[in-house]
Parts: sequence; C-alpha cells; structure tokens
Amino acid sequence: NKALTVLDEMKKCGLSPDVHSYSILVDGFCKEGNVSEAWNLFEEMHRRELMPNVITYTSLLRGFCSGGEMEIAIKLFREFRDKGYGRDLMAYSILIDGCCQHGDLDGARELWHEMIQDKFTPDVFCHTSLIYSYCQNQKLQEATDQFEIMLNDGVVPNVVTCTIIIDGFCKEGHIIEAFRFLNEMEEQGMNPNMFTYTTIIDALCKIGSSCGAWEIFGAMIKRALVPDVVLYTILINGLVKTLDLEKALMMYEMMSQRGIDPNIFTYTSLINGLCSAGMLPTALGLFEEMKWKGFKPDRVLYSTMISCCCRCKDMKKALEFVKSMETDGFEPDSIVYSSIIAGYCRSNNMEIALELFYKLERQEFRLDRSMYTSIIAAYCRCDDIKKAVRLFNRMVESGLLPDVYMYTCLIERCSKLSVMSIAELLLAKMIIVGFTPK
RNA sequence: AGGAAGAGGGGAU
Repeated sequence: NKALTVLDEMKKCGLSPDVHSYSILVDGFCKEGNVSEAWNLFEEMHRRELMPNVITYTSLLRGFCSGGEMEIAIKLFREFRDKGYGRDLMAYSILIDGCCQHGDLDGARELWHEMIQDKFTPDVFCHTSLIYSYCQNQKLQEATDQFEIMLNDGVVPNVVTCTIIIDGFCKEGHIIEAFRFLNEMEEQGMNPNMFTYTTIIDALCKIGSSCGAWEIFGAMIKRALVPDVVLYTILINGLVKTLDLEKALMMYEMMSQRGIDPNIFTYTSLINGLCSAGMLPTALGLFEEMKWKGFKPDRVLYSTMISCCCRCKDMKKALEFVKSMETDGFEPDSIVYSSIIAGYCRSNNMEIALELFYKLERQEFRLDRSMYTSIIAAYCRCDDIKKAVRLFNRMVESGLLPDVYMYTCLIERCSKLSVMSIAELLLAKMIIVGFTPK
C-alpha cells in the first residue's frame, strides 16, 4: 500500500509510471495474495495506454496460480500470448508449476507440449516442478524417471531438485534410498543446504531415530549452516513425540536465546507436548500468551487445543474451543469430531459419544475409521464384544477397511478375554492384508 | 520487475 501511495504521488507530480514500475506493483500485490488489486493496476495500465509486457502479465498470472485459479490463469495466458504481449520460458514455467502445485499433472503435461511446440526448451525449474508434483502424489517412480529424462536432455539438476527427490524418498519411508541419493549428490560436488538437512532430520525424527537426527544436525553445523525456526520446530516436535518434554522446552529456550522467534507451528508442537505430559493448564497458558503476542490461531491449532482438552478429559473446555473455532470461521472437521468422540468415550460418556456419532451419520458427515475405532475400543473396554463386532461389521459394510489401530484394538481385547481363536484369526488377516504387527 | 524444495492437529496400547 505504501508503494501504491508512491505511485499516486508520481502521478500527481505529472510523472507517468512505466511498465517496469507497474510490474513491480503487480508482482507485489500478487505475492501478498491481493490479486484483485493487481488486476486493478493491470486495467489501469490499459487505461493509460501502457502495454503490459511478458513480465507484467506473468506476475499477474502467478497470483492467479497461487490462488488456485488455474483455469483463469491458463485462459488469460493464451489470450495474452496470442495478443502479442510476448511470451517466454518463464511464462510457461510459472503455469506448469501452478498445475503441479495443484496436482493437475495432465494440465502440466499439456502446457509442457505447448511450450515445446512454441520452441522453448524446458529448464531445471520446469523439470523440478514436475518432479515435485510426482513426489507429492506418491509417484516416486515417475519422479525418478523424470529426473533421468532431465539428465538425458542435458539439463543439470541443482540442490532444489535433489532435495525434492530426497524428501520424496523420506516421505515414502525409504530413508536408505534418501541417504544413497544424498551421497550421490555430494559425490557430484553438490552441497546440501538447509532444506536438504531439514528434510532428512525431520524424517529421522519421525521414525524415532534421534541419534541419526542429531548426527545430521552436527554435520549441518559443521558446514556453518544456521538452524532456523523450521528446523527448531522439527526438533521440538520430534522430542514432543518421544514424550521428552524437558528436552523440547530446552530447545525452545535455546532458539529464543539465539534470537529466533517461534511461529504458530512451534507453539502448536509445544502445546501438544505440554498436554501429552498432562500439563493442560500450562498449555492453555501458552495458547493465551501466543494470542497476546498477536498470533491468530488457525485450523490446526484449534484442532490441537480440542484434542488436548479431550485427552485431558476436560470436555467442557474442548467444547468452548469448538465454539471459538467456529466464531473464527473454521468448521470442525472429521479430525475434530474424532477427538471429541474419543474424549467422551474415554471419560465414560458413551451415550454422548454415540449421540454425536449417529448425529453425524444422519447429517451425512463422512464417518471415518478413527470415529469407529474410538467407539469400538470403548465397547471392548467394557467387554461388550458383541456390540464391538456389530459396529465393526457396519464399518466394513460402509466401505471402510480396518487399519492397524482397529486390528490392534480388537486383537488386544480378544486376547485379554482369551478368545484366542478370534485373536489369531484377526492377526493372520492383518498380516495378509499387509500390515506389520508391532 | 517475473518461475521450483523443508516443520504443527484426531482413533487402539
């Protein structure tokens, strides 16, 4: 907005801003997510008979892309291109990336062909966008194939490309492959950066290998890379998940000593950790402190607060958070409802849990496995195997397949009640469908 | 003056 003021002053002084100035403004507004203001400026250019160039309009299109308005972006692109506003590789790259970010691989491929017909050669950015999209959609084979295609085309991958592939391996649980790729990239003389290390450290935390995580952390420090808020948050979250609240709080302390401010992700992890340690009041206090500092709770944080209250059996407080969440414009989702149903089950309020469960079903809210698991587990706890099995069958009939949680819950109970035949049957079934019992 | 990558929430024990 300050930039806009300067623009107005320029006009008042009788100066006419050029395409360059307008492009900077269009880009700025789009990056703030204010596409309509960018569009106004674009129109204003026309009124002043200034012809936008390829940079002006791709800046605008990028705004539409990040806002998920891909159809509009592509339509406008073809229009501008054919109007003679110019076109270049980056224009195609931005649109291809837009499709990739929104999982529209077909759209990306279509533009890719259009780009080649237009005599442009895809560069490392274009290839990387595609590879990213394959990784996000769990198509690792296609991702590595695309990587090969890129090499064959003589396009040299960079640290971003490699980190995306490493992340792809990590998220699919192929840590060994990720390390193999990391070594290969280092042998090629490429230096991992913060993103690379962070990706690997997160993966190691998530499989519970804290030794591995700290080892990589050390290697990173040796390379004079400075941990940022994302890395600290990953470490805090890792510690919280291993129920080591003390160390998590130490990390939190350490990051503030180093002058790194926590963000909403950091607070969410910490609040979760406090609550897992049974310190609900402290968690609530941190929530208030965070709001006091000017952070606006988002959907995930509200969901965390609700789950925390439910796990600490404070259902009254949980419902209060549901209210504030709705006031702030977030509708409770299935994760929130699962927490609440589980909360009622655990606090011996089966009637209320069931009431909510069936109410959601009547409202044709998509019931998910977690909700069934909470109730089935509760039936199991009071040895009402008959009701548990009845609900289990209903779940399967509704098209939901049991998962590890569900199997674990039933097997455990059957073994305790010495119904070993059923327990063994379930165990066998579980292994056959591909789950690994712990 | 314009393009690509990393972190947080639910169910059994």
